[in-house]
Amino acid sequence: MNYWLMKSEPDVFGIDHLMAMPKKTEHWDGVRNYQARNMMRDQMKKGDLVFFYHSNCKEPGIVGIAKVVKEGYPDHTAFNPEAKYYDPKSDPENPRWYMVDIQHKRKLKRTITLQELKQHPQLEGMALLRKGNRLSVMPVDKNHWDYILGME
DNA sequence: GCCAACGTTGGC
DNA sequence: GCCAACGTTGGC
Repeated sequence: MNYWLMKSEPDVFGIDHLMAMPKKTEHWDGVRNYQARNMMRDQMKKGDLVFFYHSNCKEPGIVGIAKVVKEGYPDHTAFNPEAKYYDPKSDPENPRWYMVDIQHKRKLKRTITLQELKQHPQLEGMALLRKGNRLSVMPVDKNHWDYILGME
């Protein structure tokens, strides 16, 4: 069992959007970064848990927990010329981009903000806190995961 | 294969 | 809205 963190902009698709989906489940389309793709395609397993993180907003931070309910499969939005993240270099014969499905599990009692996370030496080395990190999907160490839940 | 130019992310 | 830090692109 692995642990992850996924970023999303609350104005575009926040945790409340996920909760409102049928079965509280959504496919995580639109990721166009190779590192993030590799993790979704190769490493994320059914049942893995995910911190849902709000980025690019007033109060960036972890807001909830989701779980992986479908493992990596081609991101079909890349095939659609109408779609925002259309990529002509990806086609169904040889898909370039992958996604997973995640299901809402629960909201945290409060937002654990980025600012707060930075203040805990126990979380040093966490991918999220590394300077200039722009990955939208990243692994979380189990000890970090547990520690963060202890902050709730 | 190098690297400058450009585009994007995301905190502030 | 600014800008640092990346990732990608494309000329050479």
